[in-house]
Amino acid sequence: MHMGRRSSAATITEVARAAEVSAATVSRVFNNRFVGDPTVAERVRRVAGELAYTPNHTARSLALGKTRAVALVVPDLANPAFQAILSSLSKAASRDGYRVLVADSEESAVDEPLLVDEVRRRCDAVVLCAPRMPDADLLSVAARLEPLVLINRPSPRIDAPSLSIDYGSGIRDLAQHLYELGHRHIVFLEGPPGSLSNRQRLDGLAAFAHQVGDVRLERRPGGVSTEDGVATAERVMATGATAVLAFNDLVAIGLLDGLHRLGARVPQDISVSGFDDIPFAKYTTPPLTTASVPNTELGTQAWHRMRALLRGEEPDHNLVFEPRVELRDSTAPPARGRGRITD
Amino acid sequence: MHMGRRSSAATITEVARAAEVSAATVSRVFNNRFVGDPTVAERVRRVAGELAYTPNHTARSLALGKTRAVALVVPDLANPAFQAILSSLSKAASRDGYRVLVADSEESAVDEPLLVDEVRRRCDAVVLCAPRMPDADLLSVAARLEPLVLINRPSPRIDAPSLSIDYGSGIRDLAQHLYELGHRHIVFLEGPPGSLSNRQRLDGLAAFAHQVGDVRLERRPGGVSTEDGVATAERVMATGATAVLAFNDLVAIGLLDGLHRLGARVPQDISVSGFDDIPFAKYTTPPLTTASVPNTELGTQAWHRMRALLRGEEPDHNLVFEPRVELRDSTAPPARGRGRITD
DNA sequence: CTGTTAGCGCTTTCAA
DNA sequence: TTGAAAGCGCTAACAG
Repeated sequence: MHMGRRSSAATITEVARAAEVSAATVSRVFNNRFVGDPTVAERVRRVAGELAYTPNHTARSLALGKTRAVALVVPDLANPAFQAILSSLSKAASRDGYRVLVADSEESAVDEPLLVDEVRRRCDAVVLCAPRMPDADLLSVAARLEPLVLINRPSPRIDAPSLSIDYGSGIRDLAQHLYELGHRHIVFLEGPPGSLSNRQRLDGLAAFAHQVGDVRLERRPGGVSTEDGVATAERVMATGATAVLAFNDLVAIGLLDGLHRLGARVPQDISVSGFDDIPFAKYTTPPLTTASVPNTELGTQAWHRMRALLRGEEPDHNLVFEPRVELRDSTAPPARGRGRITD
Repeated sequence: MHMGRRSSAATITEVARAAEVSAATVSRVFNNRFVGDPTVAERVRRVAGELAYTPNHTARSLALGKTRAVALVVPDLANPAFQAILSSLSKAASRDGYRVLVADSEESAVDEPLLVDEVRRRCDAVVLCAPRMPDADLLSVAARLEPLVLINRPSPRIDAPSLSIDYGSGIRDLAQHLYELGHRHIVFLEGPPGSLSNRQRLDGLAAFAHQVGDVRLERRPGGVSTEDGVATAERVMATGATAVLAFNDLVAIGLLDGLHRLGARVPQDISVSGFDDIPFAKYTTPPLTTASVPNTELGTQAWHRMRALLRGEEPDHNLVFEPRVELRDSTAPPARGRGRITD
């Protein structure tokens, strides 16, 4: 024995004794599996109420072999994109009686496998968002961690439902939009070199450049935050480009501010686009042209897949969400382009 | 018996048998309580490794009577303020080996007590953010749910550590700032009528008005979101006030946009202030004067209190954070005030 | 030093 | 219809 203070909640045994039935009966009553004398059920309920009895979740979990909780592992809980995913996942899960445990890997790809292992043990499954996890790690993690659903980490070799965003198509559409506006010299402000979504953007852009031919596409280190964006303003102007594709809205917003301080007008002097369509994108000055990403829907769909897995059903097909261009005022035809102007 | 497929992880008993020791020994090895022959420990570890054994968290929790998890209950996970709290709480907790389980009450104050009860059962404690929970509920919840730490819900009658923001002082400081600028006719855009933080702002404003005397302070329904803010623009202009205190930054940002569309210039025609100092406040046009609120620090401090409680130690004193005025460009002296202008 | 044993609180066969 | 008993996997007295 090793109890703390005995002020804790009543146990099923105590209720059973007080109601003069067996623990099995109490258990049945509480799980709606009771079929006998309604009087008995009533008495059990009453006694349980008096004793303020509520089943011990841990004990149930051990007996049942399931915790009714899933873990969500993300690289950075403070990132609005992950917050949207968490929020929608949690809401959806709770409708099915599940809770979500969060784990922030703090962008540390190396101990991510350990972290995932650890949280998986406390839950019935994990929703993993690990854009920087090496493929080998992901493979081994996936092997022993199912049920597992992957977010933003498509991997053909893994047999786990996967939901993702096609960043490549999003940035391509944005580039296409700028091109149609008449821009022929565009700079792309890169995100973290190691990140998959940066890779996808780069690939999408390369494909685009290859396809249209007559466009000069440069890349410059950008970053991920507003501060990073502010810092790139001078560098961007130095390129002489007529338009810039920022890695995300945060960077774009910072850039807008930086450009403003330098006296550059957007979109007259230079066009700027973001990515993500965060809630503030439409309130910047000028309102930001960007590509919207359905993170909330991503969270909801992730839960649908997860629920199917948990029930032993076949999960719906994998999904790749295509970002959608949101045309606003931060992009316009170049004043005098180096390429031809469309009109 | 009622096992699923027996493909699950190895148990302590299996490791014990394979290593030819008792389960107790394996347990000791894994908990660093083993003091005997190093050879034995080594063998146990090796065998455990071969069997890919990792302790079952649920079983441990049941045996120990603790889960090493705490719940965070908030009214809306999608709100950036709660995200900041969650993110910092989770990071702090994880450094001490704890995980956090999230529960979103979806602004439904009525089933909050049930929700809190439910999650408390799965965890060792709960960090509760329930600004709208009736006092009576809070009292009964507090009685049976400790360890408990309260965020933004100061309650003198409850013996639980409490961390909060002094919204009254924040809004008073903002009003004072406007007053010193020369504003004598100010409108306050209210938040949710039932919310404590709205109440505090109202009280702070009343005290301020009473203290300075010569200021006309009106209140108007505002809301909590950017959309709400956009919608109030006309109503605000109709008051003829020279300055407006928005309930929060979101509302202020929406208002800025609404005013811009009406052709009103900020701060020349009207001054606008927000509340919270969300990351974007400094990037609006013009940059928003607001009162900053340390949500991240709140989460960190909440964990410190929680940890003390969990260890049976005396938690640090309760804390009330005073918002700090962040002077930016959305506030300026009125063009021609109805009161005297300071200069 | 190490193993035996009881127990954490609940669920679920199996038998009556 | 109900109860006895075993078991979920682990920990911790207690012996030896």
